[in-house]
Amino acid sequence: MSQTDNSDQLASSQKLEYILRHAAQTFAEKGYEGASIRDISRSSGVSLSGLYYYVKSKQEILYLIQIHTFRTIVARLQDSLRGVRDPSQRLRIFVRNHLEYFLQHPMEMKVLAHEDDALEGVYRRDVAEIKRKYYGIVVEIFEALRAERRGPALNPRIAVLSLFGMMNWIHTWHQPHRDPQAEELSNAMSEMFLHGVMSNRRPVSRQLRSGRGSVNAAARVAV
Amino acid sequence: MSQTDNSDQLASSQKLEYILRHAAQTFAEKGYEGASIRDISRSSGVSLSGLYYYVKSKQEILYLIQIHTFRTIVARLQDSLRGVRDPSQRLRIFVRNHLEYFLQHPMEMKVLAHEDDALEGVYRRDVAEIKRKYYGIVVEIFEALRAERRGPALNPRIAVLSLFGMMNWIHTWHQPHRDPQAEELSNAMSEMFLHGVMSNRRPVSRQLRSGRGSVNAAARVAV
DNA sequence: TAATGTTTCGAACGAACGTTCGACCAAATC
DNA sequence: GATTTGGTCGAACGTTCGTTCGAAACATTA
Repeated sequence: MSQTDNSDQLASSQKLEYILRHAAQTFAEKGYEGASIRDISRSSGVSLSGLYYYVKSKQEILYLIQIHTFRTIVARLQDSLRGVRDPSQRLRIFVRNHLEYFLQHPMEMKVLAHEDDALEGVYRRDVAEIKRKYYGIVVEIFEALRAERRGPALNPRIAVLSLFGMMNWIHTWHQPHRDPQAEELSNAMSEMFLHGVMSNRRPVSRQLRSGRGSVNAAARVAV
Repeated sequence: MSQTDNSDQLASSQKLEYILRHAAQTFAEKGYEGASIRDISRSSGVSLSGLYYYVKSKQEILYLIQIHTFRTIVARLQDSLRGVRDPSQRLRIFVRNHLEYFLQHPMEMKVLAHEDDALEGVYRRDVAEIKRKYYGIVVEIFEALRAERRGPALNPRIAVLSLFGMMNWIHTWHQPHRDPQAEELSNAMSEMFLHGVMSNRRPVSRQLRSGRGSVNAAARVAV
């Protein structure tokens, strides 16, 4: 019974997608454990038992949402990256692709970012695999960037995961009517990652003793 | 019955803390909705009904964990910041303080980062208040930094929330035996935020047409 | 020792959970 | 017209959930 509800007269495969859309919204609102199959039934207008014609279990619903979202993102990224060689531009394309999809499918992305541990067994392995692949693409981009620019020997794992952190954290604060959209946001985050917030020439000032005496001089992070 | 279990012979207020520690661990492992009071009872060794002598409801357990953690972090931060005037050093202290507590209390921090929406009513308002206070401190630091260094007019909300994203995302990937500890991590993230990953003088290359033609020239983000 | 207050817990409450089953119905095939 | 097929759903299954309650056990004071 959600909004205009024309779940009938849909081809079978489209009805599964229709169910997954409402499921993603429900999971995004209440979390995977907090949302019940009955919630999904209510929001999609499909009866409780009717859902099990399309889906084997609650876990499978989450799995289908996650795997479909990741596959789409990776495919789009590879498509956008094709033919582009300049590393910093490749990085910008990655950020842009991620955030564009993020803001276009906020429910699915929230489910991706938030329900990392919920899957088990084969479902879990399957999602982990494509996630690792996605991560690998970004690490490659970063390595090329560093090789070209002779940047600091920053641990690539930390750099890349920090960048993912910036981006994925968005689901906790972004308000569409208040905050910038994908273009502005991805420009800002690319700049922040490539240049830093403060890219003045003079080095950031030396560290002094902190109040609790626990913050030491800034040091380059070793690999 | 977890590990060495001396929950008896504890003063009443200490036993509450003892329960909250085990509850935080349980919430961190299974999520707030996924964890049951029975799980907390099992892991703490306190009987199911016995828990309700110390606590009014499941929500209150989550509330007590969150409010205590935030209060401690803010108090430590204000303490560390006292007497330090240089904005970039203040920022480093903030990052260091956040990550130090993060890695020392990973369960509590995971609960903080992950269970943002679970609370309701007064509990929710109370936590939101101190969270806003913490956020405000960081925005002030950033504004001072920008004023001093004449950095780009980067939206402070985006800059600060991105920094929080970098840091809070850690709970999804950090492995204590594999990844750097708080000092190295906070240095890396402070550098990344202040300098950017690539702080070479020559500007990051101009943007060309992207594969899908949707990535435009980098632009400064307006306030 | 009696009386009072603090702390503990087994047993049970009603509600909600994920899942299953068999009956039903409409459209397609014979 | 009879039969099969694809799709739907009400009702119920056994289990687990958060919470309550009254009785014990223990410690403290009178």
